Amino acid sequence: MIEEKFKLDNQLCFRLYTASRLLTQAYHPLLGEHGLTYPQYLVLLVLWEKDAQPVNDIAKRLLLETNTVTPLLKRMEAEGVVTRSKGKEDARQMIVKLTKKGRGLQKKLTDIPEAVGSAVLCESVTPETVPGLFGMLDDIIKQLHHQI
Amino acid sequence: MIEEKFKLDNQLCFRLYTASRLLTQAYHPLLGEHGLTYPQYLVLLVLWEKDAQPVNDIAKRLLLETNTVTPLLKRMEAEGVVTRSKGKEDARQMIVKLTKKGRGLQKKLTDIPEAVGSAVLCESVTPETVPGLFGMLDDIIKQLHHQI
DNA sequence: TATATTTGCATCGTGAACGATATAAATGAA
DNA sequence: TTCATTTATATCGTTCACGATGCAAATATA
Repeated sequence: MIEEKFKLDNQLCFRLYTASRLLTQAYHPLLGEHGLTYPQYLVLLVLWEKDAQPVNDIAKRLLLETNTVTPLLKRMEAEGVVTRSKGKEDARQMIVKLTKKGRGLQKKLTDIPEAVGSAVLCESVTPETVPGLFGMLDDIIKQLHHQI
Repeated sequence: MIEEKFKLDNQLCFRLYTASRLLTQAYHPLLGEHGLTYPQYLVLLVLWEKDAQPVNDIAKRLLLETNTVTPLLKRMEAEGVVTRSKGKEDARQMIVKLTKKGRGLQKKLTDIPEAVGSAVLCESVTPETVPGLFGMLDDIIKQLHHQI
């Protein structure tokens, strides 16, 4: 008999990994209609909150490395969703700005949050329990992020 | 002002995605010592529970596609952790078996579950609250898996 | 003011994920 | 039995993630 600690059903990470993948898959057809991937959608969320940010700020907000974000932004630039231009005061920075198309996507994607939100609702995940879940996930993220 | 539904801080998926990535990163140095990646570790967990399974059963257990698992298993075969051989009754199947090295890894990785487990412990994630978290994640996974 | 260090971004290589498609073996139906 | 369908796996192309490394601009230090 395998030890409890090695049972797949006792792993937090496998649950997070699977839930993350499946929820991302739920976004896929909705975003795909508009030529977007899920990480690209996250970049849009960041830029909709605050436009014209350097690569580094976007990466930090998403807790990703710039070597992940740079190619992603280049693809978004190729799609005409953002522009990338050298910073004026600091020539090392690449400032990422939304194009008209990028701003316009917010209206087109307006139904997505609710569609995905309702897709995950179930017995133990409700408007009442979500804040508790958010709190635990935030704690895990904070805990792990500070260890790195 | 951006709508609440588009705020990054209100997204469940971003939390799951980030928590999953960071927790996987916590495994990385521990597994890397033994030449393993996190998905490869998951395959080991599956095979330690039950050796000699076809590709399809492993993929189903991990809720992955075979086109993800096949190359992964080939890399594990190249590392001498598993063998892959045609099934006797069904020649379409590839039966994946642990090698001596693959079985031996269980002893070498014996400290990893506790090391990672203690790394995530924090105010809101404790032995008392983990079952509730597991329940919610399991519900989300079940809910989304059945929609596909 | 030189030089060293840090910072911001990019490039490269590897390993997932996954949609689309291909191939061979097994199964079902005519 | 013959042919169509299903099933199990594999291949291919694209997009992340991310460690390692490179390079140029900015900053700190001698």
